[in-house]
Amino acid sequence: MKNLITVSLVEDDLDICSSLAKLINNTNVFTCIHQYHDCQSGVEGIVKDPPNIVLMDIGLPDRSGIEGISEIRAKLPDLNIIVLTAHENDDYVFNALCAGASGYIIKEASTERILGAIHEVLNGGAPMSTQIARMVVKSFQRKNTTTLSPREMEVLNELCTGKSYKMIADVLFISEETVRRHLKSIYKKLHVSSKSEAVAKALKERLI
Amino acid sequence: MKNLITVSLVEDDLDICSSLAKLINNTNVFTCIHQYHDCQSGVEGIVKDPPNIVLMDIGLPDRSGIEGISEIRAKLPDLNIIVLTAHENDDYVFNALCAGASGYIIKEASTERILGAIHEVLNGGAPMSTQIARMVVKSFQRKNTTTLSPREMEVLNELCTGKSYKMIADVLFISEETVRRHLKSIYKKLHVSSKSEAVAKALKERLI
DNA sequence: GTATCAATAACCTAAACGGGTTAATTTCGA
DNA sequence: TCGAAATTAACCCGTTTAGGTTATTGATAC
Repeated sequence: MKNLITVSLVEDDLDICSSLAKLINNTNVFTCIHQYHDCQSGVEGIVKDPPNIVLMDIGLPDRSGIEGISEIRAKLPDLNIIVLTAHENDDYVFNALCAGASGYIIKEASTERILGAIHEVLNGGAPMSTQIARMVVKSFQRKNTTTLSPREMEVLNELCTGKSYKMIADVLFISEETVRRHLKSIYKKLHVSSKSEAVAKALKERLI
Repeated sequence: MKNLITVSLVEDDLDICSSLAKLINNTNVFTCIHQYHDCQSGVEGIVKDPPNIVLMDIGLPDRSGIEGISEIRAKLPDLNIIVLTAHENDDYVFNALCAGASGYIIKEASTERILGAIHEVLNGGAPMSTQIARMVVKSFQRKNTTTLSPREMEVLNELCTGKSYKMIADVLFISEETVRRHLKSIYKKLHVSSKSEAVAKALKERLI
């Protein structure tokens, strides 16, 4: 008995599920240890008996596979989850990656591609089309449509580390009053009215 | 004269630069309109006369190409920039993508791959290895090592929209005092001591 | 079945913050 | 060279926040 890489499936279509299991068990490196047919039992089962790799449908009947991914990753942060999807370039795929998936596989893909994707994930890769990759990359590039002055940007930067007026004044070598002055201007430009709101906006829209 | 797609190069190695220019000009869809050999003149020239695509070395002599990318994107947010790099899986590549690049090309790649990558970017893709893709994906997945209670998570979520105690109390149908109570607990668990600090930590470490 | 924790609520006090107003100096572009 | 914008600084006043203390209820765990 070899030391096989264990795989669990979460897929409500029984035909697809069993053919995937067969495909996996026909290799001499992978073994399918569990098949779940809904999200709830999948999450519970995987947390109880974690495999090395999970293949998970995101179009499940009871609840979104996205939530399932979040839950599993909360308990098992290092488990590699690969999303099964019917259509490429789905917004679901993007959200699944945000939730913690390591890549995705089109259900209609060839057996070589499916096994290849699993290998890729195990080797630290993230199989995805360049379109999805572009969405992912774009999502953390700053948009930069605001017109904050350089000094205001510095103040905002310090603000986003959670500093008080006094602490910001100290690191920028200006008076607390001047910090307050800049903050007023920043609030006006960002259309906010408190420190936490400014921090939230700056970090969410990647202004800093 | 056809309506060619214009390309500008920023590359300090004159040999590489001219052979790339030849490669580009030998196609019947691209034309190389400018060649710059350092970052500073590249940034200035590109902003003055923007091409459709920029190929940019990130190992430039005068200053980091990463900064150059940031500057160009600040002025021309929609310009597609492709990074030229000597070695794959470089941390530089990752940072370049964060700064606004749309993909990258290994200098030693075949001519087909180079032209293919340009086409890919023009078609909305982001050419990159799955290893880099994994780095990118990981960078926005939450780590979630904290132990906030469900209710505390809800409060933190509202906090991250910039709400005051009173506003949070209203949307969660609890008293302001209870919001305050949860915040105290959250501060202790996150090791922070103000709203903006909590928001910064929550957003930066993707707790929400 | 009791102990621990989550969620709810209240009060007090000092510190921090937000909005309004005014003003000097510098710097940069038209 | 003149004006606009940026940076610096100060004061007042009312509101919001942070930290400390105490307490009840329900659920979960051991």
